[in-house]
Amino acid sequence: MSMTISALARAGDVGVETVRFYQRRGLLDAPDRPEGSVRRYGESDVRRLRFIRSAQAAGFTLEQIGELLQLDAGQDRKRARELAADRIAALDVKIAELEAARAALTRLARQCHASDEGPCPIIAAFEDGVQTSCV
Amino acid sequence: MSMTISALARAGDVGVETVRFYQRRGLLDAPDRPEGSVRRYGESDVRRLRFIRSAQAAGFTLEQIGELLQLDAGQDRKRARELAADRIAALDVKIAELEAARAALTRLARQCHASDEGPCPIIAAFEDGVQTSCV
DNA sequence: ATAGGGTCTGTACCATGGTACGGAGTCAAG
DNA sequence: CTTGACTCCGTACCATGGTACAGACCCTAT
Repeated sequence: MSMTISALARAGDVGVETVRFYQRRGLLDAPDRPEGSVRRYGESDVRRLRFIRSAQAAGFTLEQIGELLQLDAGQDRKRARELAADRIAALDVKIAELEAARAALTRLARQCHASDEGPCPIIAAFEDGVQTSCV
Repeated sequence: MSMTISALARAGDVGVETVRFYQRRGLLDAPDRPEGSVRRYGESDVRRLRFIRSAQAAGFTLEQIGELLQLDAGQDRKRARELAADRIAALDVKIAELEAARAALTRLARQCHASDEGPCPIIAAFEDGVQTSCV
């Protein structure tokens, strides 16, 4: 019910400096220090820290997470859905890009294995401008 | 057969400053300046610039691209295959992460749409630590 | 020959998400 | 009541991939 910053950091599986960084960014509160002592943190801080890490795992930037945190405990569902939809669209683009790159590299590596004649197809492909966009 | 830096940049669809940046990073040559004049670039520079952009599109970092460029026009095929295999593995990890995040967000957005009762499931899920790892 | 562009060089700055450090204060065990 | 660990605060630094100047030079057309 009253943890130090390092206990909080441990609970959220981040470093102490990261907690302070989030505080500076306004993502975490820095509670008042009781009369010449150190700050104490509670369960709500742990939840908030875990929120940040979860949202980060879903690819939100810290700025977007800040906005999510301002949605007042889920009162503005419309905006939350918008943010989620934006993020899903961005994820789709990114996934498609990475899959295209993966397909291109796989094909090239296979060609490269198939023969030892001539220049390496991997290098050669980049010189020609490899098709990473043919999803 | 003899372009200025801005023509080169246009040919590679990057900015002039980006070309200079690649030169500083050792990815592009900075040809000698002919007697108190400006540098001139040729087709090989365009190919190299496009190589860099292609490899970047496949997710290689500039440092890895530097290594690819040192493979001497494809003589060291083993190393090229290694680099490609590493990149494919990294892409697989990243793709799996993004797909997990996408699935989680999609599920939450659907739940959020389904009812307007109680707190927004999107926000709530992050507070509980959303499962983005259940690929 | 002079105005306007483009080029060169060095250096500084940007966003993003942290990480590190010095010096002072505080806490807890022995 | 000392010693060692932890906290606080400000500031500096890191990687990554650029972007933006300023001031000097150069090039071309008029």
